[in-house]
Amino acid sequence: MLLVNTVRDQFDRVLEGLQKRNFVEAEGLLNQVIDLDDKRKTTQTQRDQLQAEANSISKEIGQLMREGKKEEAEKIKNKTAELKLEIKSLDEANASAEEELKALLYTIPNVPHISVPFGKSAEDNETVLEYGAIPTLFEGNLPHWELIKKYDIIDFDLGVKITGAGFPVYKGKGARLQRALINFFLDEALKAGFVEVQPPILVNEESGYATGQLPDKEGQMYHATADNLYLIPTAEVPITNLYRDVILTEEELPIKNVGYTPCFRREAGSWGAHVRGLNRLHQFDKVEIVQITHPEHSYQALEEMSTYVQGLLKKLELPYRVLRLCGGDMGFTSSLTYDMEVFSAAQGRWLEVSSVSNFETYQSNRLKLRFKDSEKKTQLAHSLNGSALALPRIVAALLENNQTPDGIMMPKVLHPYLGFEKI
RNA sequence: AGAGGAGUGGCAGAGUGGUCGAAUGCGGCGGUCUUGAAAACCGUUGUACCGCAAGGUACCGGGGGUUCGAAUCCCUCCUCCUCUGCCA
Repeated sequence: MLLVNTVRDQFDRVLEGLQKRNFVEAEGLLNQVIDLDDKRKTTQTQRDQLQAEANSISKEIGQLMREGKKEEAEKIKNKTAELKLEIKSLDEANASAEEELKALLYTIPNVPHISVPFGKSAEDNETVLEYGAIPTLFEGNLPHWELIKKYDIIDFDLGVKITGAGFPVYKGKGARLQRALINFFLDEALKAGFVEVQPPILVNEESGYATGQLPDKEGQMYHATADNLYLIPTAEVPITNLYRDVILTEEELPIKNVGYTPCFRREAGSWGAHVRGLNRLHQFDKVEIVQITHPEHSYQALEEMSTYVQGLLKKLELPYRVLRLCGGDMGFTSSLTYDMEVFSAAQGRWLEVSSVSNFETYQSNRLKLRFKDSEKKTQLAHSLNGSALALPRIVAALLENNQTPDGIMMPKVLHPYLGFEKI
């Protein structure tokens, strides 16, 4: 969430930024934030003063008791009764102002970076670059949902039998392709200096709030109600939460982590005819990279992560494009997001396979993720993350783009991981 | 899962109702001494909120309560340790 001080000190910049998201009620809400914070400050100051008074009376009583002046002590005891009542009501006022303020801040998205274009939807995203030739397929080419049946490598019906729609079963070469991609992605990340972690895939409420999935996106996560735990929609949640309530030293920055996890998304209400096959699933595999950086270096880190992800796509020989998301299409918590899309030739569509974002202090404020700077002051660090990569759409594009009448050719870089060259 | 024990500052570890934001030791930082280092000695060393500041307030696992006053007493939750049980 935004810092109240940022809202105060940079009101115009914040307002202007939020307007890129077509966040029309921004001005009113920002003013409300300041009002509530003022209210909070006033009640707290009053409360603290009364408390100071009560504390000093208590000390006095202690002093008198030690001197054996019981009667005098009894006399001034009454004085505190009134104070206590006032303090209690101020405490309540303070707590409710704080709660209201927090609830309000939860509804305000992150301020877009200066380079983020205005826009309402995906159509207004800016294409930063396109790489690779769009393949021309032979007559009689098939979309991936047909290919997986033809070669018997992924079975959706079996998944329906044991779980439900959107939970595919990978078989034979299909399963090996999954394992190959995961290992390839992890190995590449290690080479690029990321430290591998293997986090839990169930997280508690606190973690969900800290990275911004709760309270707003509650319906998107599977909830294990018996234990009040959530299945992660992305490894971003557990990996970033590793650093919740942590004060790092400047030397420890940047922190670079990579982790493979399955991801679970309910995708409530977003099902439709255009999401056949692997295009959208309830469970899928993803390798995620996370960085915690010094505020001055986060945009450089973002570029590095974007370049890194593009490197993966080049090695997989997939044509791709990079989009700078417009204000209206960008995620709630992000300041700047690049989406990487690969071209899936049989469908004739671009498929999003990665999203690389800088959250600046939006997450670290909730996380209380800080570092001690060179002047020994604690300040919020910046957090970033990106998919590197999400598997299903990569698989879709690999299958569709590389199909031949004699089978599906796998990119060279995967051969040692796969143990075969063609499906 | 059952029985018992325990959670205090970066770490170790005192503290069982007031003078305790908290002894002491270690570590860290600054200094004295030294050609340099070590040792020794002196000083300093948590986080957050309000305030221009002086200062004030809160925090001894989390939450609630008793009391004029809680690290200390009570309730509750969480975590860890030991034993028993179960288990990949």
